[in-house]
Amino acid sequence: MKKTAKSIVLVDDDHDILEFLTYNLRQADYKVYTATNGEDAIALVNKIEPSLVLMDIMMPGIDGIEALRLIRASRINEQPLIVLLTARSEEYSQIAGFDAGADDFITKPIRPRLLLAKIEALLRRKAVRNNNEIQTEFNDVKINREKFTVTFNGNEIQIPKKEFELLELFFSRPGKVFKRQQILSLLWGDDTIVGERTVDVHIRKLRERFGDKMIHTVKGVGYSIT
Amino acid sequence: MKKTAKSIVLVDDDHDILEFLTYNLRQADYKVYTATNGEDAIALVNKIEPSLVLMDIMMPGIDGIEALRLIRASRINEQPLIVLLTARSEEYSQIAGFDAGADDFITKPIRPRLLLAKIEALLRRKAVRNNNEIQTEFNDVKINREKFTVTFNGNEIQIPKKEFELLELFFSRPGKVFKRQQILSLLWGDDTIVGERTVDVHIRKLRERFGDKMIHTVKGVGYSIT
DNA sequence: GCTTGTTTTAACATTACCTTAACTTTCTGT
DNA sequence: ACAGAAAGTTAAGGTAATGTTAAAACAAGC
Repeated sequence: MKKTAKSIVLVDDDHDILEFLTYNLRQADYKVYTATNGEDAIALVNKIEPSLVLMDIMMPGIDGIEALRLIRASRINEQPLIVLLTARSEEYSQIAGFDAGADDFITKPIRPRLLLAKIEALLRRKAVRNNNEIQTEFNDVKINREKFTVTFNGNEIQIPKKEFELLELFFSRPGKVFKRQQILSLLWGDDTIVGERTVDVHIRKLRERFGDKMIHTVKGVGYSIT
Repeated sequence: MKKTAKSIVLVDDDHDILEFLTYNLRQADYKVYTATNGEDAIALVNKIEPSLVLMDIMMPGIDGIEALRLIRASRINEQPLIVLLTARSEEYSQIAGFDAGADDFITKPIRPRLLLAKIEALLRRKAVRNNNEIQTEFNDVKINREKFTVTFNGNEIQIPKKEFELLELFFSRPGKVFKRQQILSLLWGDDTIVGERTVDVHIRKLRERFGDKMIHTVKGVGYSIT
């Protein structure tokens, strides 16, 4: 059975690269649209509303990072994934790119297999995360995804990975009650075999850190933050 | 949360003023080094490579303007900002100062708040102007991109390329946790096949040089500087 | 080709984290 | 109020991730 083809907008001022990528992506069953400069790219993205934008950083006129900012600013819903193409030497433009909201990078020269693998991984992750634009602040607690830290009462602290992920999950839908099985499935994956009560222990740790009142128990069901 | 401390070299032959300024600047979280004459100032600037030099114009021996010229002449890369202190009456010397390459002036008597405001504005402008928002200084460690050297506790040393790049990457976003895979992708490129644990070894080397506390491990995720 | 310095790999040691399991407390339905 | 179930709590042990070291592979300069 055939899956719905995802659309990709491709932006590069180099026609050879455009052609090369278009060919490879079409082979992989994506619908490909192309632009050769930042201005056209923005217009095209707004028209097509693609799942993903693959864009060169170096372009005449509006460059990739600027275009990225404009796309992020203009479209409020359904942000496309944006992957930037950089030359190997431009390492530090990647930093700027991350700041501007790029989802990933591919360095030239481009390996088609790697490119496709990255794209598929990104699309899959996006499907999982879907609508949950994850909140970063709740009550007195604020999480910083980049630094992997949590600020509580003005102190910035490090917490173990599982605790962080659990907190992140709760933050993503404040008030929602997560069943233990759901939590395990989301954070541990469906294939791992871990006892449900493990969740309780992590909950305990979080309550130890941030007080008992933040995480609420719904007996017979699961946990939520309130 | 801790900001990166910028260094300031302070030059004045009046000990009261030195003390007064040192106190105020330290309050504002700058690292302050002092000299009481032009000769020492030049040596100190070359050793510390500060972000900013705050220097009196009127000094015995080499005066402020002469010292300024010598600093500008000696240091080819990474010119520090230079702010001159003048008595209100010496307005004419400001002309000479600008000619010699001063970035700003502060007239005595000094208002600490005004001084700090000016300094911060200058540093910010400098960061923007250089277009490299990339930090060069963190804790006691400072990197010199042109010379490929690192200054630590006042000693300028050479470190291997990979270590330097790694440090540079961390400096570019203090606090951010870089995953091993990200680091490999950024510094080695997507096409090279190098084991993730290679990163650990380079981290080890850096910690050996600069102490264990600078680079922080986030288990299951990656490394950051703090 | 040798020498020197750097990078990578690989092996072993250490540690922080995760999980389990056992015991205690609280809740819920009867 | 009671029994049973669910959740709280704690501590110990296992495990995967990282620390650490040394040596092999590699590169640069002489």
